Order: sequence, then C-alpha cells, then structure tokens
Amino acid sequence: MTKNQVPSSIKDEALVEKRREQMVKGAVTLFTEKGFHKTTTREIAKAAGFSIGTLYEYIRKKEDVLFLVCDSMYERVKERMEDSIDQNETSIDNLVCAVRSYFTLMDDMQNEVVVMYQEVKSLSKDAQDYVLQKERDMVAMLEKVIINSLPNQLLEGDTALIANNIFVQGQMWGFRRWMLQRTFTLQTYTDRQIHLLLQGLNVQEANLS
Amino acid sequence: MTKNQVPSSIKDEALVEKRREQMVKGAVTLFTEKGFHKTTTREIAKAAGFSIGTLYEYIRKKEDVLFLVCDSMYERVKERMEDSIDQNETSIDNLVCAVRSYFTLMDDMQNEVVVMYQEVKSLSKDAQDYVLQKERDMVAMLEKVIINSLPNQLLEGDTALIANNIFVQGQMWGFRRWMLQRTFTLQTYTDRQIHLLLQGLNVQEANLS
Amino acid sequence: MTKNQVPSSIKDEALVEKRREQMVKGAVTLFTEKGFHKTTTREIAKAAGFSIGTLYEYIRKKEDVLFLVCDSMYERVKERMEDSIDQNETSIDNLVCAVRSYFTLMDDMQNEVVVMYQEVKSLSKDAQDYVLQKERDMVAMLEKVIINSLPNQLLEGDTALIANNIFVQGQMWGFRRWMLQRTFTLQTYTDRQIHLLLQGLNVQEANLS
Amino acid sequence: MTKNQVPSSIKDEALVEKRREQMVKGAVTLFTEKGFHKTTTREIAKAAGFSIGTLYEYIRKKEDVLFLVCDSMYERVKERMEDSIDQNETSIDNLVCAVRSYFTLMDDMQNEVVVMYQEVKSLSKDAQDYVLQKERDMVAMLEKVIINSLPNQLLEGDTALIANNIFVQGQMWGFRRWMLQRTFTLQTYTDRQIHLLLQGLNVQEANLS
DNA sequence: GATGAATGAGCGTTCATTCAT
DNA sequence: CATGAATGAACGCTCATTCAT
Repeated sequence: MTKNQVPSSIKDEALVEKRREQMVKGAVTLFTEKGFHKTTTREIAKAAGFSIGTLYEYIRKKEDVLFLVCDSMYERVKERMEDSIDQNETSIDNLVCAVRSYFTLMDDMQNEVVVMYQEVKSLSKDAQDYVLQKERDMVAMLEKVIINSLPNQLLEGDTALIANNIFVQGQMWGFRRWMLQRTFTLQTYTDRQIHLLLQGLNVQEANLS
Repeated sequence: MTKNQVPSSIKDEALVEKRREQMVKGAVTLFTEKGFHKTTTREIAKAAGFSIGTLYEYIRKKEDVLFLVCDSMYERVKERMEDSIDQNETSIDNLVCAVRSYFTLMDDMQNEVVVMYQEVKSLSKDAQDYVLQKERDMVAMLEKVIINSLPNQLLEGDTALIANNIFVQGQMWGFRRWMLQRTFTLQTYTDRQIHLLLQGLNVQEANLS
Repeated sequence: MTKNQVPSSIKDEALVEKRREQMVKGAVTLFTEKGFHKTTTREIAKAAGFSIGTLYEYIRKKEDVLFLVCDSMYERVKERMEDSIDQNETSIDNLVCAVRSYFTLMDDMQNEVVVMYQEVKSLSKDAQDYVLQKERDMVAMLEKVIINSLPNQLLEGDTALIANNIFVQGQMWGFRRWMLQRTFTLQTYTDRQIHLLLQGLNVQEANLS
Repeated sequence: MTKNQVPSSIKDEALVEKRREQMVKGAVTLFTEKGFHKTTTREIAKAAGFSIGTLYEYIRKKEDVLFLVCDSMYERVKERMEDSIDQNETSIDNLVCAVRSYFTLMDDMQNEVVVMYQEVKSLSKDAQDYVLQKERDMVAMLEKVIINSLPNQLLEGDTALIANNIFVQGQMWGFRRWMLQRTFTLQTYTDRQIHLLLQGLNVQEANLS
C-alpha cells in the first residue's frame, strides 16, 4: 500500500501531486491545532485553497487525508535519513552522526510526529499496517547503522532494543516537549542522550572526533 | 484539580465512586478498541452497565469520562509505585527494583497508557495541565530513586533525562507492543533495559544482589 | 374543571393545599425568569423546598404546575376584584373605582400576567378552555360594572368592547412595561386611561367626586 | 441588528432569501399550532420543504428561525403601513384611514402576532431588544399620524398613550380572537373602536368624509 | 409521605459525502 | 475540472417521569 492506493478521479497526475501537497500542508497545521477528529473536511479544503467539492476529487474519504499526511511524513523522513547516513561507514562516528541528524529531523517535524502518535488509530487497519511497516523500516535503518558501527559486540536483541530506544527518544523530543524543552535545548538533549548511549555501549567518547 | 472537579448530581458518594469505576472500566476497553472520538456515550453507558441517562448523572460531558480514566490511571500507578519503592533505600538495588515494578505496572496498564498517549489532546486545557502535572510527579518519583541510589554521581540534567527515559521506556512497552512484544517478553525487555541502563550509569551489575 | 381536576396521591387535603402553594410561589418566579419550557421540574421542586419525588406526589405532569399557577392567579384576582367592586352601585364613580383597583391589581401581578400570556399555549386544550373561561368571567365583571354605571347608554357590543379594552389595558401595563413604564407611573397611566375612557363615554369628569 | 445578523453558509444571496421565506412561512404555521418550543427543527425543515441539514445551512440556531419570523413580520408590517399612510396629510381622515389599514393588516397577520406575543421571551436579549425597537418604531408611526391629524390638541403623554392603545387594540383582534371574533367582524370591530377613539378625542364624526 | 437514583425517548446540531451545474 | 447546495445518519446531551426504598 502506498499513496497510490488513494485513488483520485483526476487524470492529470502532476495536478494530483500538487493538490495533495497543498492539502497535506494545510491539514498538518489543522491536525496539530485541533486534532484529526475536530478538523472538518471543509476546513481542510479551505486551508488547501480549494472548495469542498474539489477536495473530494482528490480523495475518497476524510481518512485519506490523514493517510496522505502520514505517508508524506515518512517519505520526507526517509529521504533525509538516507541523505545523512552513510550505510557503509563503520565507525562509531557514523552512529553518532545518524542520531544527531535523526534528532534534528524530529525537531523539524514535531507537529507531524504528534499528529501521527495521536491519530494513527483513526486509520483503517490496512493503513495502520502500512504506517507501522514504515516505522519498522525506520528502526531497521537505525539498527543497520548500529551493527555497522559496532560489529559483533551486541546481542541481537540489544541492537533492536537500542534502535527502538533511539527512535522513541527522537520522537519524545517533540511529543514530550512540554517537559523536555523546559530543561534542554535540542543541542543539549542530543548531547546527553548520545553520552548515555555510548556509555551504555561501553564506548570511550574520548576516541570520537 | 482532582476527580472531585467532575461534579455529579448523585448525592451518595459511595455510589458515585462505584458507578465511576464501572464507567472507567468499560471506557478503557472501548477507547482502546476504537479511540475516544469514535466511542459514543451510549456505548460507554452500555459497557458500564447502565443507561445513557444514568451516565449523565455521574458526569457532565463526555470529556469527563476521559478525564476520569486518566485520573484513575494515575491514582493506581501512584499507589502501586509508592508501595513498591522504598524512597529511603540508597542502594542500586532499589533503583533496579523500582524499574522492575514500574515496568510490570506498565504491562498491567497497557491499554490505559495507549489511551493516554492518544487522547490527552481531547481534554480541556485545564484537564491537560492536571494530567501533565501527574506525569511530572511520576518522573519526579523516579528521579528521587535515582538520586538516592547514585548520590553525587550524575549531572542534574542527566538525572532528569534518565528518569524521563525510564518513564518513556515503560510506556513504550505498551504503546509499541506491536513491535516490542514480537521480540521480547516483559521479563527479557526489563532485563535488557536495566542492563543498558546500568552500563550507561557505569555500574557493575555483578555487584547486585 | 378546577384545581380539583389536578389529582394528588396525597390524602391530607390541607397538606396538598400547602405544598401546592409553595410550588406555585416558586414556579411563578422561575417561569417569569426563564419561561415554562426552560424551567425544569427539578428546579420547581427545589424552589418549592422539596424533592422531585415529592413534587410528583402532588401533581401528575409538569403542565399541572402551570395550570395551578394560572388557577391561583385567577383565584386571587377574582377575590380582590369582588372585594373592591360594589356590583350594585350605579354611579360613574363605581366604574372609575373598579378600573383603578383593577389596574392596581394588574400592577401587583405583573409577573403572573406575563407568564399567562406567554405560556397558556402549553396547557392542554381542556385547561386552556378553563383559563379562557376565567378571562371571560373577568371581562363579564367589568361589563356589569359598566352597565350599572351607564344604564341604557351604550350599544351592547360597545359594552363588551369597552370592557375588553379596559381588561387588556390593565394587562398591558405589565406586559408592555418596557414601553409604558418608561413614560408613566401606575398613577399617571391609570389617570390618563380613565380620562380617555370617560371622554369616549361622553362623561363630564368634572361631575366626579 | 437586522436579518443580516443571522449568517448563512450559503453564498447565493437570492437563494438565501428564497429559502428563508419558505422557512418562515412553514414556521409561522407550526409556531401558531404548537408554539416555538414544541416545534422541532425537523418539523420546520419539513414544512419548509427541505431537509434538516439544509435548514442549518441557512441558520445557526433554532432561535434564528424565530428571529427571522419576527423580523419578516415587522418588515411586512412596516412596508404596508408606509404604503397606506400619508404622513403629511393632516386631516382626521388620515388617522381613521391609518387605523383601518393597520387593523386590516393585523387581521392578515393574526398568526404572526400571536407567535410574537407568546415567544419573544425565547429570543436572546439582543434579538429581543431589536424586536422591541421595531415595536417602538411602529407605535411612533401611529403617534406621528395622531399628531398630524390633531395638532396641538393633546398632551404629549396622551399621544403616546393613544398610539399605544391603538397598537394594542390592533393586536388584540388577533390574540384575543377567541373572544372578540365571536361578537365582531373585522368591519364592526374597526368601526366601533374608531368610534370610541374619536369620541375620546372629542371629534365630531359627522365631519368625516 | 418523602426521597432521589434510574430510565430512555427525543431534541438540537454537526459534518462527511454526493452530484447537478 | 471546479463548485457549493443538499442530504440525513448519527452524535452529545437533557429532562419529565417512575418506583424501590
């Protein structure tokens, strides 16, 4: 299942792409402010800059908008992660660097993350599976980096667990901002988490560049 | 603000307590299955075992049910945490023990945790503040245990961060069960997280009883 | 149909009388403030000083309260009118005196009058007929006074019309207070209306005592 | 405040006008039969010939329907009054003529008048003020005619009082029809009231054309 | 006689979705 | 392709009335 699983009655694919971008952009703002359920389709249409009738030319159901939002988020996350991670590099530096860029990314996408956390349940079972798979892919990316950086040093389960921890700690930066962003800046939060992580991995930070 | 901030038109306080327990129990199941917004007040009433009219004798608005769910959860969590933590013990054992019982608790309350994660935004600003304060209290409890167990060994910010990490990792067990509970049992999950934690703290696990 | 047409399950008639008085007193205030429909039976019970269960021991339906209010009003009006009118006096003085006391009465019962005007429609057909009959009785009393005061000087229709006009002008003092009581006091309103009335009747006011 | 204070989500203003006319027409019948409170919004929609959803495209709240009814009534009354009164004419004829056309008008709008008398209290404070102001305007129109017809012959207070009496007597024809229309036709009612009025004003009717 | 907890029919209102223009 | 008027199922909530204690 991909975004192509959300059919549109409009033929011109470039137009579909464009309209959906407008839609997603407006929707994220609205969902962040009032949540998926309290946002009406009319509001989405208005925020996107077209009429309610037009909105329904590009989606079938309200839920499709939410799906599109999630999908576009993962798309962007994946893109940026792939750009910033060198999957073949094997030093610890690479792990640190990956965590840094992931946390920065999560900082940029706080709103999207919050929306996702709160609204996935509103998606159909199929769409949920799709979204969950994307999450697994993300965690897998982190796992790979860990394994590359620390070959043969960890139990298999521990790798998965550490990847998960990092993944969640990134999301928490946005999701628990009311608590964390009182005490930390993105910089200090990242630094301290990396510090704890490396200690947990028994790595001497002094060795890092 | 406490549950007493949700007024009832019924005078018999014991009855109010009892009915609200029925209500919360039914509501958690429903909210877990379909979320707060897709659950109707009639369903809540039915699940609680009384009529829609009776439901509204014990609350003012649908939102009150959600608040009651959150409140009862924190009540129970706090109670059990206080029972199982010796706030004066200063050994590392105490920290380990606290984490264990907290994780077990989170395992028992997975549904409640998921509901909280997904639906707090549906509460009024006031109620949100109340709930968030409860979370802060919980994290503070963990912080205290950490400080007691490792006096003078950590930066202040690190204590807060570690407490927060533990807190989130406990909740993670529930809200990411679709991922974690494939690979781990509660036992192994707890063991490995504690292992990583202690390594991060530079503690020799061998010393533990 | 009389108030005895509103059955009570309580045997003690004196008690019924007493409770209903409490009820009517509270109800008039409430109906004046918020109208019959927006007043709840619970509010009536509370204002009367007893519980909702007790309220329903003395009436069958909410509508009965309204009927009781109307009935008690006419009772009191009739009583006071009969006290102040000498039905056998034949001078113009008697008419003037009757109008004066009727207007004063309407001033005292402004709230009741307003309630009646606005809520009779909520009564059952039977109760409406009863209330309308009471009004006819009242107008008939005025007609009698007019005839006594001005024997053989008016067309039959005119008597009825004048009686009606007086009747309505009395009620209007309360019902249109937002307009009239800006310009007039009860005293001046009464004086000017009587002046116009007597001119219309071609009576020399100078002759009056 | 005018009917434009009742916003509609429909853009086509002509359509709004048309639908609201349908709405008001249906609503008057229903309100006359069963009163504002006992009439449901679904009944109003049905009587207007559209669905409940459509009804709410043209109003915000049920109360708006009542306001629209009142507003449309005054609109029509004012229009017809202005058509039939020559505000510069100074003869007594003009007053008589004004009263006649006003009474005829009230005959045509009996239902609306009854609704107004019974339901204004259900309007919001703002709307009530608006409606009451309209009444004042109407009375002021009558006052003007009286002054023009009888310059310098009346106390100022008397003019207001007479205008008020005429105004109420017109409405009385409708809201006391159960009493008056047994004895009078509109014709005879009008004739006799005018007769009494002119006598009260000390005018020789013989002089009239 | 008095109480108040329980009931459920019924109301006002919203909003996703459709479809004629 | 775009529009926006129309629809009606469904929701949250109220309140008159009953009846066991």
